[in-house]
Parts: sequence; structure tokens; C-alpha cells
Amino acid sequence: MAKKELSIEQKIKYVQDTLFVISGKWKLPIMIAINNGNNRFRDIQRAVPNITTRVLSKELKDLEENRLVVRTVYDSLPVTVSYTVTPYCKSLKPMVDEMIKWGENHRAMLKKIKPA
Amino acid sequence: MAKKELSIEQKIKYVQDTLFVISGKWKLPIMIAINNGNNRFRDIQRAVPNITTRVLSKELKDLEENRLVVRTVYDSLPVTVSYTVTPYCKSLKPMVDEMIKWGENHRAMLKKIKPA
DNA sequence: GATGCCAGTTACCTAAAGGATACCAAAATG
DNA sequence: CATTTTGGTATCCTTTAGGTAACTGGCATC
Repeated sequence: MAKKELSIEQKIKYVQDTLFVISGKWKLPIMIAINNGNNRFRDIQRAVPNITTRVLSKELKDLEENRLVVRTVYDSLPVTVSYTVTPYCKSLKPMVDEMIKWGENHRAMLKKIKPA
Repeated sequence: MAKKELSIEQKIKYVQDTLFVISGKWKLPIMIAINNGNNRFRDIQRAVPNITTRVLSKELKDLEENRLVVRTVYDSLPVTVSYTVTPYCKSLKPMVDEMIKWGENHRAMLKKIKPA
């Protein structure tokens, strides 16, 4: 197949779609935390520095709605709640990896131009 | 060299650094537009749907401060102003490409699960 | 029976992002 | 000479994101 070339309008539209889903300080950090084995509410909260319960609760709901995270209630005693990432969430990995790389490099760059 | 494995705390930190620089509805669309040959203020505005002059002006200043865009005034008659992306801005390309890909796929997915 | 952990909810508030509208001077165009 | 284009500013306003703090009910522990 020929590699499709997107128009600039399409590129902008798709980037904005992506931004709409992942933007904000917390959604990606939360997904990273869950993906790393933090499945309980308090575990996630501990893994994501400085997030409050209120914000975490709200963001988890958003992520559920966008089918990136699944909430499961186990009928144990006491009930436990588990959050897991969906396969769809994992499709974000290449993008997130690039974001991590860029952020790491960016921080190194800032040190160089603004030393001491 | 051994491939360095980042801790979850580091991953979260770097992602948040990146988000801090690119977040908002407009910064990436503006960079895409400039990179595609829209160098004049009004050209950029036309290329980025629905952005207002006020917001574009402010975002361009932010991008200049972050060394992602350069503003050049040509002493012609009348004076012309040209915006160009820096080499540093181009280092965002792999990430932006992944975001475009994901957004395209995401839109296709939404069509499937919510047809007509 | 007081304290603490879990998984949140509720109400309130502030700061920032973004939008709407109007306006400006200088030059070009019709 | 009226209009349009360029590269923006200035005001004002609304919306959203995010933070603070208190509280809940159920269970477990000391």
C-alpha cells in the first residue's frame, strides 16, 4: 500500500483529538502508574506524586469513559476495587515512550543552557 | 551501553515535563502549521482552524520563550514578520507523528463503536 | 471504643486557558 | 477615497482544570 500522506488540516485535527483524550496533568501519569502494577485506588494515589483523591477519582472516571481503564469491584470482604488498563490503553505506548524520551532530553537541555 | 530503565517516578516526571511544554489546544497545531510552510502570522491563523488572533499571539510568544519557534522581522517595505520552527522543535517530530497516528486510529475506532 | 485504612464524595474556591469583540497604523488594491 | 491586508493589542468575559478541606461508611486493629 502507498503510505498515505495526510494534509496539514488532517494532521492538526488528529493531534487535537489525541490532545483532547490525554491532556491535563494527570491522565498519562495515572495510566503509567496502573500499567506498572498499581491497581488499587490508594496505590495509584501513592504512585502519582501530589494527586488528590478528588482529582484522581474524577480522572479515573474520565479514563473509564474513554475505555482506557477498567474498574472492577471484587466481592470479597472487605470489597476491593481494582483498576486495570485496557488493551486500547496499551496502544498509547509508542506515543508515551516518545513523550518520556523527549521530556528526559528536554530536562537535560534545560540544565545545559541554564547551569547552576 | 546498557539501555537505561527508568523508574515509574522518572517516567511520570518526564511525561509531565513534556505535557507542560506542549499542552493546551494550540501549541502543536501551530508548530505543525509553521513547519508546513505557513510562516506569516495570518497564514498561521488561516492554517489553524478557529484560533483567534489574541490566542495565536500569546501562544507564539510562549513558543518563542521555549525556543521552539523563532520570530524574525524583515526590514522590507512594508515590514514582514516570519515565524519559523527551530531544530529543537523538530525533535518533537517522532512524538507528534505518534500522536497523529493515534488520533487517526482513535477517530476510526469511535466510528466503529458508535456508528451512525 | 478510639484509631486507622480503604474508596471514595461533597462543597467551595482560585488561577489559568481560552473566546468575543473592538481597535490600531501602515501599506496595497480597486 | 473606500476597502482590504498585515501584525498584532486591549478589554472583557466564561469555562475549565485543578486544589483545599471536610466528611462518609464499612471493616480491622490496638
